[in-house]
Amino acid sequence: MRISAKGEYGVRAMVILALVFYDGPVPLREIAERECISYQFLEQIFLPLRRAGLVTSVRGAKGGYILAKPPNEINVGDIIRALEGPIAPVECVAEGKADSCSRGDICLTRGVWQRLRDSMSEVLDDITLADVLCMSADST
Amino acid sequence: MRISAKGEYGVRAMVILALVFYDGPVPLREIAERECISYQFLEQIFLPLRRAGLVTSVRGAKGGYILAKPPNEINVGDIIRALEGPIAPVECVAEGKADSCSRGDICLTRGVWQRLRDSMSEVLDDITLADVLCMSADST
DNA sequence: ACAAAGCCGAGTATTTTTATCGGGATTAGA
DNA sequence: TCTAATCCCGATAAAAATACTCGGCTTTGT
Repeated sequence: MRISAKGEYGVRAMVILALVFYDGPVPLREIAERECISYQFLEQIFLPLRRAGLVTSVRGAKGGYILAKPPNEINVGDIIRALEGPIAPVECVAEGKADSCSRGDICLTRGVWQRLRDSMSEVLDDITLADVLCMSADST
Repeated sequence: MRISAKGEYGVRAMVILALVFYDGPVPLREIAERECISYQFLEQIFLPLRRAGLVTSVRGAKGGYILAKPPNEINVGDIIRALEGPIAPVECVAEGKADSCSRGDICLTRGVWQRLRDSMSEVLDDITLADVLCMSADST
């Protein structure tokens, strides 16, 4: 029941980008160093983030990445979905998937996974990057 | 963000045991056949379930497994924990673990994972095997 | 021109998952 | 008492997913 390192690193990196949102693009090397994440792995993580429209890249010297939208318009669910695909505890209840389970209506456990999925989505979609910054400010 | 086949099979098998709770022990072969799960894999799944006190085994001919408690006293969270360990989207917020994250208080994302974990636990702990039977009875 | 940065397909190493195997221990019933 | 059914369990194997690494290309500020 874990998210992958990809997802975890992605969220951490995005939080950093939220933190410095008004300072212009930040190069990945900087984030990698700050968060102790392999630079090359982080590169791989930012490809899907960009393709999902969550970050904008600036190429060339003085380039880097910047959030494509303000921190309060990007939620953690967006990030997780971009990196790990649809949220689903089991495949047959994946978000956006037609009810195509071969076990169909005889499946007794489907409801459980649907409730779990909905609950997970709800939490993750409710927390924006701005919220994350606030949350940690609160607890300090 | 998936549970493993082990967890999924385990829940399915336990639902079957709930269904036939008053018929005495059921051999694993029967469950395996009915749910299209490898018998030997199912054996592996039932070891931890027994050790967690969720099922009772009856050895020898005419033996099998039976729920150790009535269906309304076993919830899905118990089963998942027995099979997959503590519920936690990332390791550092695992249930029952001291706050030992090396990143400690500088970790901005911890709160997110805690909220997700709590939400997942709450849902899973709230659904008993009896509920699962009812849920599917409802939707028929 | 050159260095700093992103872009990206391919490859590899490690870990986890999903089983499978083979034999032993227990017990109901013939 | 014999046998077949059944659980018990450590070891191993195969497959899949994960977590990176590599190498080279493209873009751009100075």
